[in-house]
Amino acid sequence: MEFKDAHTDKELKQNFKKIASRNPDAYFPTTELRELGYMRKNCECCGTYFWTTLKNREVCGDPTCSGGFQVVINNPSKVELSFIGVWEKIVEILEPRGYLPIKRYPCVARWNPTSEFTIASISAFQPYVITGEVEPPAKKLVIPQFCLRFNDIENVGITGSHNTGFVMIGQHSFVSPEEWNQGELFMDIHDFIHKGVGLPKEEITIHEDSWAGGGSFGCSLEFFSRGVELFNQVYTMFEQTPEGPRELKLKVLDMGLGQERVAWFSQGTPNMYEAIFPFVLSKLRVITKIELDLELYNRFSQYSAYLNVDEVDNMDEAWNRVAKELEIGVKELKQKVLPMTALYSIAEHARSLLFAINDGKLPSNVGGGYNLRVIFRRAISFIDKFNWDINMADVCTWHAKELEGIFPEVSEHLDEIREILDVEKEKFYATKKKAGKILEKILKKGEISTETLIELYDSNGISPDMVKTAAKNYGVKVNIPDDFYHLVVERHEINEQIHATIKEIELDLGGIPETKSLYYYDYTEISNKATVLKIIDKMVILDKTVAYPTSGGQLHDVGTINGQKFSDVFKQGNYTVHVLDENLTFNEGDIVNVEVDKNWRTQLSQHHTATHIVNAVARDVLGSHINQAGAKKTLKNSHLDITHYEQIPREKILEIEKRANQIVEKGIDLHLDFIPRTEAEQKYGMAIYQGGAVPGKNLRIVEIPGVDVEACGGTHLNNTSETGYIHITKSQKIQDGIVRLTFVAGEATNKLKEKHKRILDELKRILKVERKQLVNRVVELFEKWKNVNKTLKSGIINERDLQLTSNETFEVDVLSEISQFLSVKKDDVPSKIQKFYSEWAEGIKKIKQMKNLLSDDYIEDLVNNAQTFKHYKLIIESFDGLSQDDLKNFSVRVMKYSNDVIAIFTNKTEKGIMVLGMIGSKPAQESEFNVGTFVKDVVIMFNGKGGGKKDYGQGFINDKEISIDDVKTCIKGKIKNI
RNA sequence: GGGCCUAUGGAUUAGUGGAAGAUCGUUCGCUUGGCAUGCGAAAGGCCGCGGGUUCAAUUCCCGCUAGGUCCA
Repeated sequence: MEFKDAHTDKELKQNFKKIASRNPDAYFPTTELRELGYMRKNCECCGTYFWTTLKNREVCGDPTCSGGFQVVINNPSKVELSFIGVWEKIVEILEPRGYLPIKRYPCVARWNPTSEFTIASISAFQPYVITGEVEPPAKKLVIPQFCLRFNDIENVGITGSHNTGFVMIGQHSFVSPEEWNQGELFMDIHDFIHKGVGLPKEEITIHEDSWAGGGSFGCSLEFFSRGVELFNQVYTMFEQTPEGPRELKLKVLDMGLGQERVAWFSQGTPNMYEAIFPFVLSKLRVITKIELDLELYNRFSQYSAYLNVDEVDNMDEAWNRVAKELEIGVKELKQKVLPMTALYSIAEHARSLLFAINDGKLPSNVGGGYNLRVIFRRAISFIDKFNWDINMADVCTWHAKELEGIFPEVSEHLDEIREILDVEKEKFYATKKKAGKILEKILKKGEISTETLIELYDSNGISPDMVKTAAKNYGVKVNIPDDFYHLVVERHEINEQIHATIKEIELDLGGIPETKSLYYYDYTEISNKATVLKIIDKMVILDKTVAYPTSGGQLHDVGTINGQKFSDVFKQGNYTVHVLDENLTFNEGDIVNVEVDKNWRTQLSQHHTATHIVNAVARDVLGSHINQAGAKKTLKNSHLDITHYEQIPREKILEIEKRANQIVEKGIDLHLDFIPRTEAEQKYGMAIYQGGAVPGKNLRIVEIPGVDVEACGGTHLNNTSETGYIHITKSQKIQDGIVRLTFVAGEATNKLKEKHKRILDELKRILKVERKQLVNRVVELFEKWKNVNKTLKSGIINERDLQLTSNETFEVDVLSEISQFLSVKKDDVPSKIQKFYSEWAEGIKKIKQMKNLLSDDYIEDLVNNAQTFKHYKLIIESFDGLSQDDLKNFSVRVMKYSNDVIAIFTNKTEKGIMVLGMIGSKPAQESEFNVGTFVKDVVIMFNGKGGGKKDYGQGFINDKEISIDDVKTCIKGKIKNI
């Protein structure tokens, strides 16, 4: 009944906690607890029910109820376990009890559609093992799962117990209700902590709690000791349905234990970091010469929880409070403690980076990659702040060495990780430099408004703190509003509301069986007979079909049903929906004939298989960090987004293309098959999830033997030789850390090559040279085009610019070279060349025609024959057929010849009359005469438009009928009046 | 996935609806026995690409490309 109202997981959890604690015997292993001597109590402080062996204990183990951490003093643990030792111990205890120790999953959760990173040991089995869709590797298992969580970054190094990356050792069991034995599961973990780690029972406090997530829920027991939560054993037994809770067919034990915490606890070091990577810290201490003030840190660590940024409003006050407790000055405390915390942060972040990059994530400005960038930059900032000679890649290497005994795989790609971090470091300094410049510019202007602060943060990534620090140097005061980040969010909300998307319509397909797809084994199968199950408007659902619906980045097929064309096929759940062009001539229940367009299907299959080939080759050429980040296969081309940290140089692209085509030429047969998920994962590894998470118990595995294996639902060729030539047409960085390769295969390559040939033919026609001479001709044309334009300005003629002579040859990829040289798209190359060529030829014509205009003699005559007006030289002259630029260039030359000229020129063109006025520097400075207004007034008299500045004006009279003499008369008349 | 910012000689950049500027670097000349330096001059700009508005666009508007950045 209480469940009826529970809609969110949080509500479910709260409600179930009450229910379970009302009837503990039904939900908790109370028999075992009592046998062990635990008593059930109710916390005086928070009301939680808990179990303890101490008669007089009245509060639970939560740090807020029991007064903070007390790990360091009189360490209660009898056994001292190293970090790796913790895992070895749990294997030692649990393996004989039927638990299978398995390898960790990647911390980048490629198989999981709900989460980018692995955030808990149970993530390894989400979502399909939990739902029962997929067999677990074993019914009972233990796993040392490296996890990443980025919500406490600011606390790392400070509080002594926060991490961004940690190993959650999972004790898991996936069984039917009959096999479920809660007491045994409880005893297994209790024995580990009590017998294995040697923690006396009186040091253990066990809380009754509950857990809910993703619609399922259950009760849990949390183990505390000395104010530290050691682990939480969750018994997930129920799921929420519209009718209320129901027992799960598959009961799941989810016990996650922090390997770091237990190591720390068992060693009693001043903080967690000292316990988990002593080797790395010793290396860092050698470099930095930072000595660990054990005595101070011991005391500091007891209070460092006060510095949790999540719970503290005013950080300065929090530091004051800690300093007061330690009876030491704040300044001294910070001076001594901050270098240590920096050191811990550097070490901790390096470890997370090592795992994350090794498992296939790159630092970036978007998505989960951004978290990696943040921790990397945080670490680098510490290194800079203290001016330490530390290279993050080295720190990663030390971690790899320290972890060799448990995670040898993180040592495999250290060179690549070094390269990636080097690039990332350069990006950091580049951004920092840029930020410095922007700040300088803005701060020189003075005052900074809140609006500017938001702008700086949102657009340039410059935090208010950075502004404040920089502002000090300029003596500028900056006010940071308390709700700054709230304001940023608000600003986004306003912008993003406008762009809300329209929701897709869902068809009602209840009551009919899912569609059987027939395209999985042979792409050349293009027709089948099927029964019409449902018709909605022009949409048809069949019992089975060969038609491929848009999915997995592959465009749908087109074809016919009973001769009627369909031009869209999409997927809803496991139903395939055909969308026909016209009204249907068949009915539900009819047997129909489906046929898909063969060429269409072949082209898409070629692009899809080519995509797998390119992906595999790219990984080979660029390194193992390459993973697919997205892909799209259309008729025209295919693009593949791969994770890479920089633009791919041209040689590498050519090499990828070459190697891809070698695979095509080899003529390798593809293996297409369905394999149970777990088997596929074990056989081929997690890299099969290149296209992202795939649902289903069985995976459709597409294998190009010796090249590539992927879980993929698309249509594929039978042999790589059918791909045809693969040509990479473009590579672009679509965001930081992701490069898009666009390419064509098969017939699409031929089409593209024909198009390129047409373009080159046109260039050959314009420039009148052979293909291999084109590149140098274009370079020459561009140079001479510039020079001719200069001639028109300066009047200095260079005969060499008047003809094209280059004959040097350039063979490779002519069109790409030209398009890059001109920074123009390939399609636009001919029009651009045509433009340059015409302007160049036109320019030469002008030079020849206007020889007298361009000559200095002409200008000299003009100026000498000028009439005197006031004490300046007035020139009124008309021309014919000049362009606006020509006229401007000419008058500029007149002005350069003499600085006391007032020139008014008219120019008759096909469309009308142009008027231009310009005055030299002398009259411009001395007189009030504004030639811009003057020209404007003149043209307005003839219904023209124009204007300008004091020393330069131009206008146009758009009327062919008006005679140039009228305009001249008008000008002469007007000029007398000024 | 969505939002915002930026793009000007080799480098760093100013600028504006009306002849594209500065600093450094480069080349040449002068100063000096030579160098550092100092002085003077010159070369070097498809103002990222395409389209639109305008008498006039590097500038305004719309696409695109490239880089940066924030949010999910």
